[in-house]
Amino acid sequence: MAQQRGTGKSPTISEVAAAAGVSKSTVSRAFSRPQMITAETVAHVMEVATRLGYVPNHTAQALSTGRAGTVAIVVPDIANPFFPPLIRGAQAAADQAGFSLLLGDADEDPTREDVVVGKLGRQTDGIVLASSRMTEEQISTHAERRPLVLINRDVAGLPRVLIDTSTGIAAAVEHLAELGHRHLVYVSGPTSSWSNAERRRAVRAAGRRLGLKVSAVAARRSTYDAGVQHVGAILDTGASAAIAFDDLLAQGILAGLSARGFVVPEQFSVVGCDDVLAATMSPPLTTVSAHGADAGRTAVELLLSYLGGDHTAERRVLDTTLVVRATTAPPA
Amino acid sequence: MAQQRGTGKSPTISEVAAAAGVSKSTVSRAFSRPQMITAETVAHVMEVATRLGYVPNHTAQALSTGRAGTVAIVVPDIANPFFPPLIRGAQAAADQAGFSLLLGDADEDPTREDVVVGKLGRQTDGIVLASSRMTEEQISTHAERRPLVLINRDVAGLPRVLIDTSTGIAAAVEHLAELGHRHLVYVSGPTSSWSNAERRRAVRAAGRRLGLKVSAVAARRSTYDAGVQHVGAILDTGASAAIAFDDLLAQGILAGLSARGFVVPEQFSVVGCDDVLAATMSPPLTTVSAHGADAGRTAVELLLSYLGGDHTAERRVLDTTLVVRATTAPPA
DNA sequence: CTGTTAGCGCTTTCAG
DNA sequence: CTGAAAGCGCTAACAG
Repeated sequence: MAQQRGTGKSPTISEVAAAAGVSKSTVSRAFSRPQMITAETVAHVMEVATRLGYVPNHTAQALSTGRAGTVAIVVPDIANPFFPPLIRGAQAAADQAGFSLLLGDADEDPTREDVVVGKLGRQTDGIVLASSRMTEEQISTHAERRPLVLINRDVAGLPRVLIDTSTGIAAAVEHLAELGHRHLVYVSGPTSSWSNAERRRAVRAAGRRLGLKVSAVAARRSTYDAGVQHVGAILDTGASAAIAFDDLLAQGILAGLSARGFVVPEQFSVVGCDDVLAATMSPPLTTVSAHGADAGRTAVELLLSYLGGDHTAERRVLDTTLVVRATTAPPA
Repeated sequence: MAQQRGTGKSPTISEVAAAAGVSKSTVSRAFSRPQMITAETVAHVMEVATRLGYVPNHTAQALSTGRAGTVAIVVPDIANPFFPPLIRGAQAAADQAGFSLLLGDADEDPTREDVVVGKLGRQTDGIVLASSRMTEEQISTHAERRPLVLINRDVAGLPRVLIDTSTGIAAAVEHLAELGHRHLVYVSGPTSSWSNAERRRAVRAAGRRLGLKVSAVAARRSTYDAGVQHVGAILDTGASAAIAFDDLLAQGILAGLSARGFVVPEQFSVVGCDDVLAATMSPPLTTVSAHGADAGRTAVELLLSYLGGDHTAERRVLDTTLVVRATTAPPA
């Protein structure tokens, strides 16, 4: 009969204590507060512990201390290329602090998100909520139960990190104006998205300031297909350049444009946002870089400092920059 | 002073018991084994519990039962577009079974992976290891401690799900042969990758069977840049079509080709693999679809059934299919 | 500096 | 069908 796999029973703190001839507390302290006991006692305990293959039981520690040693991050959709870098940053920060990262996917559904956050909140020390689709009420309710930090959602009183795309967007509008464009169109994403509102506002503001005409087309979804489908409407506005809600949408627009025989950037300019797949397109997309990994990392750091007692509810704003590549040129 | 946020202290089972006039055991059973007690008792306990806002403490349950209610998935790099769909599938399957998903990123480093798996193994009921870069010894060692299921790694005796790209690759070679190509080049990815070996083998086998010449170029990394950098070598082979280790590489190759003035597919055909970003490229990439989400889901299901007592060490092979899009055509 | 003694909140025999 | 009691493995006062 095959050997039983995956059944590793590890020794407990009591067994180590017995084998080392000390009390459980001493073993416990040897691991968590070494400087609290004699160096040689520590050494001895450790020696015995490693010999026995002892490893502290995370769950027991958690129950006893009330600290789970785990934080969660919930995103609307892991498959959306905006999030992986962000998750990666969060994961790295958590890991570095000795925390584990629980992942939740809200499936772009506020109701599901509400459930997921509730569930994950109960088994972690805190939550990072990225691009939440929930209402402020829902978010606040959760924040009352568990430490919560937001990414790309500006709720007063809660710690949050905001990726300020408006700086980058403004730069994009200036860039286009310098090239000679007089009429732009903003292709918007999800209506309920905070980022979308910010970007739209930024395009409008910069356009007004520079005396450009700016139209709008509501793609409503951030997908490749949505981009393709809305090129008709985009072209109908009469604009010579488009700024899309994000790269995914921009990519679709590029494809739709090329399908209609338009060559970019000679006949039409396109600017994306987020810089998640911009570098790997042809022609390479001019876009606003969002530094997603930084946002993820910062959010976790904010959360951990909150757990450490700093309840400042800091509002951290991350700047963005315009990356000019090959989809922008003077109008035809 | 601002109200204290994130400090939700929830009632314990004892408080509910007291309030309901029953014992802790009864409350416990009302939640975990309702059919074990009277329907009205259950109803009453539940009524009181909800009124008090009681929710079972996950950690305490875990300590008491020895079940964490959590599984982990560790991937080489979350930002690699192959993994998000896979993680998503895993997450969905775990969630559906009432489990939470802990995420580990190995950062493409076997040593780090070893550490991460060790750490995560201790706080979960089992682990899904995707495209592991560790040695079989390392993997086996971990499998002895914790239930483990592999994705894209074929270690006898361990439950595993393999994405059989060879079927799709063979179809790609046939497709190219039918178009009239007589000389192909396989552009390989990470040397230590099981998938890479499989794909190379499949190209070779199908090529031999169809009487085609097949060369090889070792890009070694699966990145856009690696693709761009190796077009020189690819062209030098004299082949008229390339099959790349994955889509990312193919995308780079496409860009490099176009930079040298080659137009695809008229002057050169390219086939990718994985179908992770193939649909959003222009021209849309002909590629082998890997169904990553299925793999993630299946792996978690295998893991859960293992936890349920089925120690069959099943080897599940998932088929792939060729998706013909716009980067393949008859040779010039 | 180290040992003793209570728990953390829940599950689970074992009685009744 | 329900209650009492003994832990799960670890931490944290409190003594000594």
